[in-house]
Amino acid sequence: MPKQSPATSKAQAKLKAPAAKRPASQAQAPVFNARIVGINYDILEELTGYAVRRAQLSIYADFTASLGAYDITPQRFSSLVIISNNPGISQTRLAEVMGIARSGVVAIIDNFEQAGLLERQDAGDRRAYNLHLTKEGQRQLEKYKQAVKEHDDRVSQQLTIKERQQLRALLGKLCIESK
Amino acid sequence: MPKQSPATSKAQAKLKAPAAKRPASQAQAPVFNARIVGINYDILEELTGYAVRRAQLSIYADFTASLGAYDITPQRFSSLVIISNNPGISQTRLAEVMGIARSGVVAIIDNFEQAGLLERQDAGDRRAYNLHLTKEGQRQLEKYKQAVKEHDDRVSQQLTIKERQQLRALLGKLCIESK
DNA sequence: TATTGTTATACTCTATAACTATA
DNA sequence: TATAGTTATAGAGTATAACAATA
Repeated sequence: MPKQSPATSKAQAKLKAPAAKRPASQAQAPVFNARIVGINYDILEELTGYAVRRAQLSIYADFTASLGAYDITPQRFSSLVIISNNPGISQTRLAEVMGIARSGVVAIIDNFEQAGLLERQDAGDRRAYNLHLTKEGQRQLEKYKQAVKEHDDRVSQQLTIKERQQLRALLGKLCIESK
Repeated sequence: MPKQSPATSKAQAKLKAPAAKRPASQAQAPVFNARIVGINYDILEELTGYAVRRAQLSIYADFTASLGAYDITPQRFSSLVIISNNPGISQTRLAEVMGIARSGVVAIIDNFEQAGLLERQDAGDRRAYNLHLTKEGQRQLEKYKQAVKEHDDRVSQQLTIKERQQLRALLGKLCIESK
């Protein structure tokens, strides 16, 4: 096995707590107002990257506010969806899909495993694991999905269905080299 | 003065180094491939938030790769642009505009001040500072702007000018409550 | 009392590198 | 030698809370 057995130290690894909502005592905090009146944004107004970043921060804020009840983040949610729909995927492959380092997925998987949402199953290769959601994991994921859909709909509510598709299509064309 | 004079300990505060480019020895790293063949993304394909997040990560990666020569980040760049176009702005106001905590701007400003790019000038209110770019700061900013424009153009190269405007418009409509 | 800038502290995310057990 | 998972470590980012100076 990959250095230590799944049933032992792995799942017992230190894992960060859910990170509960903190009350903003003095409100010196993270509300990324879309655009502040009286401020000149100059070139920022014309940059695709700036627009994307602003949107991303706003969406992220809404996500955490909406899903605060669950111990989930966009990153963790994506992991579950990927594993659910690509059962048996390895950690290295998952890291590749998620665009993060292999070391990063360890904590994510540890956390889910300890919560009973997934299992590291034997792969043919004894160095690797096949990741699978448990029944409980699948059940939880369905709940998350529902909540995420609601969040995403709320966030996109000013756009028609057509516009949302259009937006995704445009975003999908970014960062593509013409060569 | 706000607890300590600008000329003394403030600018001398610890500031993080430029964070030079690191060679990916084993390439277990951060290349967020737009979409990986053979992977089922399920619901993620339909989420506005996911599309925005992917785009943001790709753009960020291109930004750091493109601007690696300069000691700048999207965050720092935005700060300079805002200060340049809103001279005399206070740190608290800047924090508000940037959507981060006041404590966060201190390090940013310290860094710029030590680099000679900006000055904390006296405000009428002796608790506050008026932020101004120095001549050198203005000069540097122009260079950054040029590089950022090129980066943003490259990132958006698959979109027509019209589509870019369209994209920004759509992004700007996100996260708006209809009430 | 309230506000500005500051500091101290802590937590999250994620990277690199080295290590282990396999292959 | 190369690969999968793991660990140790470190750095960036950013938050909260408390504090000094000032309003």
